[in-house]
Amino acid sequence: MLLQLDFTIETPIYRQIHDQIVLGIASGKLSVGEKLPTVRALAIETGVNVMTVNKAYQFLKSEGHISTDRRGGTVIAGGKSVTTADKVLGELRLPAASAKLSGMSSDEWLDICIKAYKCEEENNNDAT
Amino acid sequence: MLLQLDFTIETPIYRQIHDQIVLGIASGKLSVGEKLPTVRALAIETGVNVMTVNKAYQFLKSEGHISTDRRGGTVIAGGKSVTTADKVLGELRLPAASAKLSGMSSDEWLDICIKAYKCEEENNNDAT
Amino acid sequence: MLLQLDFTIETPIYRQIHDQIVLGIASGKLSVGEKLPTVRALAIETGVNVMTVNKAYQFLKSEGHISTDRRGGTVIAGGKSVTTADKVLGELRLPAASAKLSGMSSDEWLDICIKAYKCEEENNNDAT
Amino acid sequence: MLLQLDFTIETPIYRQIHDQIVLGIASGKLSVGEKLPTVRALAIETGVNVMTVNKAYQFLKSEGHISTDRRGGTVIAGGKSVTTADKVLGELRLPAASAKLSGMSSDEWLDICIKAYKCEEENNNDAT
DNA sequence: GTGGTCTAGACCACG
DNA sequence: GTGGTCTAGACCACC
Repeated sequence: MLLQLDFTIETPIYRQIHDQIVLGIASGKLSVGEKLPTVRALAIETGVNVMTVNKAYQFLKSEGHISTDRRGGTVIAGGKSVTTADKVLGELRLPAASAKLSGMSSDEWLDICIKAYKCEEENNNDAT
Repeated sequence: MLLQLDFTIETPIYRQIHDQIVLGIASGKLSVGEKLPTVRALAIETGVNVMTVNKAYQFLKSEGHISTDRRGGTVIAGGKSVTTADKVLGELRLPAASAKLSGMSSDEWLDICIKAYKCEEENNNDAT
Repeated sequence: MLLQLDFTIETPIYRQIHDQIVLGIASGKLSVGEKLPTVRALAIETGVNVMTVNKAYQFLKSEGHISTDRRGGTVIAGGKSVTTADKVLGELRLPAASAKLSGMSSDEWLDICIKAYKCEEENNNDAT
Repeated sequence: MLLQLDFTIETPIYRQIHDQIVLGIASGKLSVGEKLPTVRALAIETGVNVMTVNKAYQFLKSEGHISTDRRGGTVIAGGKSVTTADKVLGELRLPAASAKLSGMSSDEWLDICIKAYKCEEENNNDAT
């Protein structure tokens, strides 16, 4: 599990770390119970500040994606995170509108949607 | 077309204005050629700074969603905006992961996707 | 609303700020809609770092006690925060045990409990 | 008397051990003169570091809850521990404020308080 | 001016 | 060694 951070885009680094770990869990690249690097280790590995990594971890923790064992490590937590259908729908409305306005048909749209879901299953070889 | 702005969430106001206008176009609530309020008018109406509205308009213009008529008005442009399948896929990956991690099945996910696309067609009576 | 921070005790500063604001709201010293000082202002006023105040504010925000208006200020939010009877009971068990082991009677215990609740109503003149 | 430790919460492990023993004494599950396991034994049993258990025992000893017999064992001490009404009140203020802000009435609050005190008397069948 | 983000470096509680 | 906390100073997005 190697993180790919882009320091030039506007997405905050802690957000990028967070997102990639969430994607990693969803795709199975990170399995439940697996140990994550320590904040310091990941900070050195990625070349960012400890507090930045810490912020990402705190974020993930508050969502229930990871949990920190007081005896030392941080691991992927198994518990389902909380997201409602309504919240997801809200996140999808703008992409759907963009797709539509760019001339995408309903089928093309659904095709991408299927890919996005499946994509988190086995083949993540072509995407970050 | 009334904008509903929330000043407490993390989404920037100019982004909210932009998004709602895009959604308005996609849903047909705003039709091609329709005149938008002036920057100043919309600023007063929504209670935000003129610069904020201006930024949203600039954004929409750069995407080709609206165009400024030399004689003064700003109208909805008809041209197709530019969005690639890859870009849409990128925007969908995180929502897809969230949905999956919250225990949503493939079918439930697609159901929401269909809704998101259809939702921008006729019945916007329950949404902003 | 003046904060009294103690830099010698083990309770983190951001926690002290958080707690005193919560107590302030409960006691009515801070009313709904009232404007809080900016992070910078409070940082200067109390002599701590901006990020420390920021952390306390983030904490309060996540609990729904305050909300930040993107146009500038941070205000006391009216919405009820979420705490269950079970959670409160959990927090009370240890104090109750301590009270009991120090020889306090049931009546004395309840007397203190009543005081603790009432105390957040009008007369905060003798407590921090 | 089995300890239930949670390594993922923010409460330090030594604190959890301490608290549960205090609760055990208050509830009568641990009676005066009863022998506690040795530091080493409890460390193995719970899977934590010896130093951690030791710290909890030192803490309990300093409060007068337990005492070490010269011949080797550690037993529950009978003497009253020291806690003032003011100290208890201080510990109750934040929980009281939380309860209040979550919409709890004075009666509901007192109900929980009574439960917390009574709970440490006979029926600990449902609590740790 | 406001909050959000990041850095480099430090100290401490915990285990 | 691990994470939690704090600092001083900085840059940036937003309004």
